[in-house]
Amino acid sequence: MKDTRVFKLYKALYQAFGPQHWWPAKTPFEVVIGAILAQNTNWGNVEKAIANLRRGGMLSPKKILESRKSKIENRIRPSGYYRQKTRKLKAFVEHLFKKHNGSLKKMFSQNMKALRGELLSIHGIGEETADSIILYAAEKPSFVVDAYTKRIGHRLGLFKTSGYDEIKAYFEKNLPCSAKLYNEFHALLVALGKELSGRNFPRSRGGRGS
DNA sequence: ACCCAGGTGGCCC
DNA sequence: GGGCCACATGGG
Repeated sequence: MKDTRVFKLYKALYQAFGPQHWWPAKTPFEVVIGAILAQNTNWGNVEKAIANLRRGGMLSPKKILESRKSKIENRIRPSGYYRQKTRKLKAFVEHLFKKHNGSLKKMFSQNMKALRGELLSIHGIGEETADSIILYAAEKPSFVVDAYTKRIGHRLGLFKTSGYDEIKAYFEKNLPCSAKLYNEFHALLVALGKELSGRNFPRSRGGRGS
């Protein structure tokens, strides 16, 4: 049986906030960069980091592959965790060249489940980042679950679990399977989360469940 | 001086 | 599976 509250929530959010125009990036590879840089980081800082990379002409897999670590670190410093994230960007493009000749298009031209498994095997790509890449770069219907999604879902009593896969499955089970819809819904949940954050809607501390 | 942000990997039990 | 920690910058 479908839980009809979910689609109603989507419609209410769309009425309240309107279309969100995600993902804010010019190319699929910029989505990948942004998804890694955005990990536990304010988006404004990510924009600064991406602008720095753009100024250096470094927004391509080849340039990330060939650039020295110190150069990447200096460019992405505003996004925080800059050493970790440099390692993650390197790991991604190294994988991309090894497995797909540096072509995102090739990487994305496989079935979604295989793509997800492959992304998860790369250092620094966890579940949310993998789903963000699948949804916003590959444009395939994989629902993205982030901290806001969990908090809002718990607060509304939609589900009790904190397990990523279970929450993802909950949304996918109760919504039409559509990349466009998943795209907008995730962005709207972030919009609501930002709106609420601060007042009586604390960031949960501790583990990330399973 | 806090608290927060579009998480993940590593280690422990 | 769950719990804790390191990772780092910039804005409110």
